[in-house]
Amino acid sequence: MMVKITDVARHAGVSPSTVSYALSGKRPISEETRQRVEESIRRLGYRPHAGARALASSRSNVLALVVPLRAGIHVPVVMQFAVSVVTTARRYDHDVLLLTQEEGEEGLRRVADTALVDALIVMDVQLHDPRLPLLRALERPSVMIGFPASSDGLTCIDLDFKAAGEACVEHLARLGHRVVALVGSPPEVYVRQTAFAQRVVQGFTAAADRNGLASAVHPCEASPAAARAVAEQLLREQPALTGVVVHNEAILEPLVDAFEQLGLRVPGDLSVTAICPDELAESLRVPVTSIALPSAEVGTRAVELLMKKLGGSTAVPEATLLPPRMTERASAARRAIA
Amino acid sequence: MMVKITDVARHAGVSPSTVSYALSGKRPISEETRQRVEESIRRLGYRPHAGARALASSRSNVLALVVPLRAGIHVPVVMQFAVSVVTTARRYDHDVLLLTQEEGEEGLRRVADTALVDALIVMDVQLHDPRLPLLRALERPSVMIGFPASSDGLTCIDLDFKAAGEACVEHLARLGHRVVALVGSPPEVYVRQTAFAQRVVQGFTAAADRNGLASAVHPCEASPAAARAVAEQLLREQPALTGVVVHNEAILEPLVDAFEQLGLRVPGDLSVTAICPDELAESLRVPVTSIALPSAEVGTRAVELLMKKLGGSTAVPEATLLPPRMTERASAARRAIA
DNA sequence: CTGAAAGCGCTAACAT
DNA sequence: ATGTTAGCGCTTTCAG
Repeated sequence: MMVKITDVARHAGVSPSTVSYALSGKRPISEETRQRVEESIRRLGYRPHAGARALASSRSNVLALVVPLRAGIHVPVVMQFAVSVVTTARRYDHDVLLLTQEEGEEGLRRVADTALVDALIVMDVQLHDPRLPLLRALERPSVMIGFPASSDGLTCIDLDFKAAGEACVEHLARLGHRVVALVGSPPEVYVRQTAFAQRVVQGFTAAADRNGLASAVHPCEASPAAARAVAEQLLREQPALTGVVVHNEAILEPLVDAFEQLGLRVPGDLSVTAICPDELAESLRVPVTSIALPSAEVGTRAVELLMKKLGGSTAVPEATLLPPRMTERASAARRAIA
Repeated sequence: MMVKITDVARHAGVSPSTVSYALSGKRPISEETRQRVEESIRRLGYRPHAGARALASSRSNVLALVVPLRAGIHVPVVMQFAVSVVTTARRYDHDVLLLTQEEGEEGLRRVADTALVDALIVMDVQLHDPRLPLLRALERPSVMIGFPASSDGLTCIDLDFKAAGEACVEHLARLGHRVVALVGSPPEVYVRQTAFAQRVVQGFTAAADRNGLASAVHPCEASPAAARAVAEQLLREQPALTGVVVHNEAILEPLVDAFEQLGLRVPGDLSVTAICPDELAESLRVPVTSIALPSAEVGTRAVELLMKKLGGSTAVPEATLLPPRMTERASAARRAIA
């Protein structure tokens, strides 16, 4: 039933090792025998046994991907990221094992220690993530999506959220806005100390101060009702408000709707910029000027970093911050002079 | 560095096979030695090498999950399904390898033939899916989510979409509605001949006819503009319309909005029922009476079916149709008597 | 109830 | 440039 390497070797009139080397390219093979081997492989329909390979080479060619399940994370972003990881991994002849956050540290330890996977990608990293010590101790390379408080000895990658927050404000400032607000993630995200949410706040505040803008920050639950409430609160507390930065996929649309229902035109009376997936920004009734959440690129880069590490490269950067890219759309305009 | 079974055996003063059997339970072990073995395992931090295990036992304890990428599929549903598959697989001591549709038949063949996985779960099955012959020929069990034209020799599971379509109509009929319409998936879904979309149409039409209702079916693109257009078309072509069934997650909200903007109150003038994820139905401004898309249950059941097959059970049903469960919410009410 | 030992299919020294 | 062969770490007969 199953064709093995010795079958191929016999059929091609060579030794098993020659077949192995023909497949891996780890030593020179004469063009002629390589042809013969490849032909035999094709004719016999040979497929190397993954387990045997892993055992003999101590490489499974499988990466673990740990995805978050929790509230406040935008599902399409996770999915897009996962697809990008799988696609890129395949380009390097690797497969991807899917783990849920739920499995926790034990899950990571299990797949690493049983040699099921060669390396790990961990999403949704918290400032003081309990998995940090484990990842440091593990004998296998890993890449984290997001930044913990201290990334010493770890490899992290993410959008530069601080720069993204700054870019949104700078853009509004350039358009003449003097009073701005940030509508952010749900409170639990801040409580969890997810770094990226706080970074946005830092960037937002710093840029507002630097530009001499009046500013305020409002976390917001992921419900239309909450969006409405925040909109009302904003107008009450900052009557001169003309610029809003939104960092919360779930309520971007309801928030804009709420503003309009309150009699404010976007962008006529209020300019809006957001940090969100491009597809979301594009799809709204008023397309939103936004900094893209580059999930696909982060996924690709994460895999590439891992491959570099698996290749024994020592020159892998600890921190990779992807620069924000802004796309101007209809939602932000020059402030009307009263 | 790595602790192996012989280390454990030595430490516990038994043979390697005893350790193996203590772990697998495949032969009786005296309580006393089992204790000793377990203690040694714990002390040494032993983890069996996955590859070695797979090689010796010809079981990798890994399942493949193939997820779709194409247009017209609702991402959160896919994600929820995947999470449910992973969670359930873990309960059976299995892991999940993530594959994308993109990899195609070659991807399936690869992971199956290399013995990377023991079994496969395939989502988004088309009526005449090109993967069907392959899945039949594969030496490994598989479960398909969705129904092809002929499921002979394959194991399929899905919501009973025909019954779901019927249930929506029956519900509207019971509420006194006499003229109904189905707003369905984007045209490309029908062109692709995804069975579930057509089943809904069948159920919808059959139930409408059976109840003597006037009915019409309208595919609809996944954009707010398309929703608006369909709403207008509906009112033009079926002025007496009072009941609408929606089978299209993406446009449920815009469609209801469009109706209201056209002056129709939901459910005052128009009753709406939908086939969609519960979370979506709950989250709308007017919560929608709906048949749930039971992604989590489908995922769980799919894994259970595979486990049964892997266990050598021959009594695995070819077709599993999950009965629709309707939750009444605010969007459907008794027809107002003019 | 437990041990000994023969593989599982492949890779990577070590030879030539 | 190619062949020989000793493992990789575990499971599972076969023996007792």
